[in-house]
Amino acid sequence: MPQDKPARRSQADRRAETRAKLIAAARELFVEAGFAETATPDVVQKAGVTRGALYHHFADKTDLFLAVAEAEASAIAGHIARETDDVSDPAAAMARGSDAFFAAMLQPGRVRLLMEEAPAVLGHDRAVALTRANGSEELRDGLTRARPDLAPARIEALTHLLSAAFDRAALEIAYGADLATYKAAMHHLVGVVLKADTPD
Amino acid sequence: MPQDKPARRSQADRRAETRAKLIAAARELFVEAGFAETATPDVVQKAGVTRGALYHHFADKTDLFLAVAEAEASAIAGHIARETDDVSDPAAAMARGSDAFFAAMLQPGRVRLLMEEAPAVLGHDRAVALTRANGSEELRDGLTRARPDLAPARIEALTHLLSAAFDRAALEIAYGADLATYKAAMHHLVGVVLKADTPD
DNA sequence: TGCATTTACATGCAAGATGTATGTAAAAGG
DNA sequence: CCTTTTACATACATCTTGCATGTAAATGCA
Repeated sequence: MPQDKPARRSQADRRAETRAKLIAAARELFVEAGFAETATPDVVQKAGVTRGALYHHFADKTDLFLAVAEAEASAIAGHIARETDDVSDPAAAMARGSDAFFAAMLQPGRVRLLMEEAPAVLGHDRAVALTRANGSEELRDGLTRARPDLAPARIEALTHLLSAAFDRAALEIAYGADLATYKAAMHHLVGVVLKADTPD
Repeated sequence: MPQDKPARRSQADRRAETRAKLIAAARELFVEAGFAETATPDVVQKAGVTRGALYHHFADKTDLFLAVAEAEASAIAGHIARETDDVSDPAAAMARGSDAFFAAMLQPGRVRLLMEEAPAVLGHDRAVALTRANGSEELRDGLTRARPDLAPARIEALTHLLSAAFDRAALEIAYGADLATYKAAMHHLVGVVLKADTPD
């Protein structure tokens, strides 16, 4: 009968568990108080480890935030991919992707982490790299298919602009705006762009 | 013949000059290195004053950032207002307002200060309060006039979404995207929304 | 005009935060 | 079985922030 107190554990297990505890604790505090107002002693206390562990696994506090943000972005991208991969029709895929995006962004803290803190903490380049997977591909594909008359540069720009609108919608919803209202408004916006009414 | 070295100066003058020097120095450093990486000793050194002066005029470092951001937002709003106040036609006013917005946002540092740093430093509420005046009124008015068929909630939502698109366009341009391409794409986007093609 | 008060700073200090250097026990590897 | 690496724990040096205290000039008033 093996003892379960000092159970013999592999390095990989310890490593994964410690990292997970740190990331979970940091996520909570970053969401509650923001990155700047969260101190590393608070994080390690909540995680039940020491600052030594933190700086063993992460280069600095920013690197810890990066890990938190990456996990969040990955979860969102995974959710959207899962909801859209069985849909072949591009228009239907865009609608499903839109719903999946809003559903994913409803998870508390995601807007705060990815849209408010990340740009300032990680800088523009690393912040956009995180959200690049969040549905913008589907958006670009849908635009390309629906509006073959538009120049690639225009498609690219409209993709960014609509993506920004999606982000703002999620932000407003997170701050109390009505979900249905903004989902409908986004549907409206995407609809009038997709409908080829021969603008320039 | 009055001495010009220790020229007798009013408190109001000293106050205004010191505040201006602090705000100018802080703006430079906040733009270059960001809020978190800028230390107050660096700010006061560049301003040629002491930390005592800084904390006499501003409650804390965040309050100093707020002053910088308010000055920036005020300059932008003033520029847009000046460019549009002699235009009576609402459609023309929107076009002029759009150009004025992009011109104002081209000033180096404004995107960084207002769109990247401000949300994290000031928090969502105070950050949106800053940019509330940046053309969203003209946008809302234009939408209301052009699309009287739409419900007020839809108008409101579309205003936010288009405003977000404007912001993202400015962001992309600041990071090297082509100005003309994004101005045209925004014109396209606003155009298809204003054109009443009876979506929901 | 003389004096009390307020304003606009300057200086020094105390607490907290970050990142690193050093030490140690357990696992991995040969 | 022994060496090496990994995964931490602890202590420390350095900054940074905000406040408390001190001072000289400007303001206000009798």
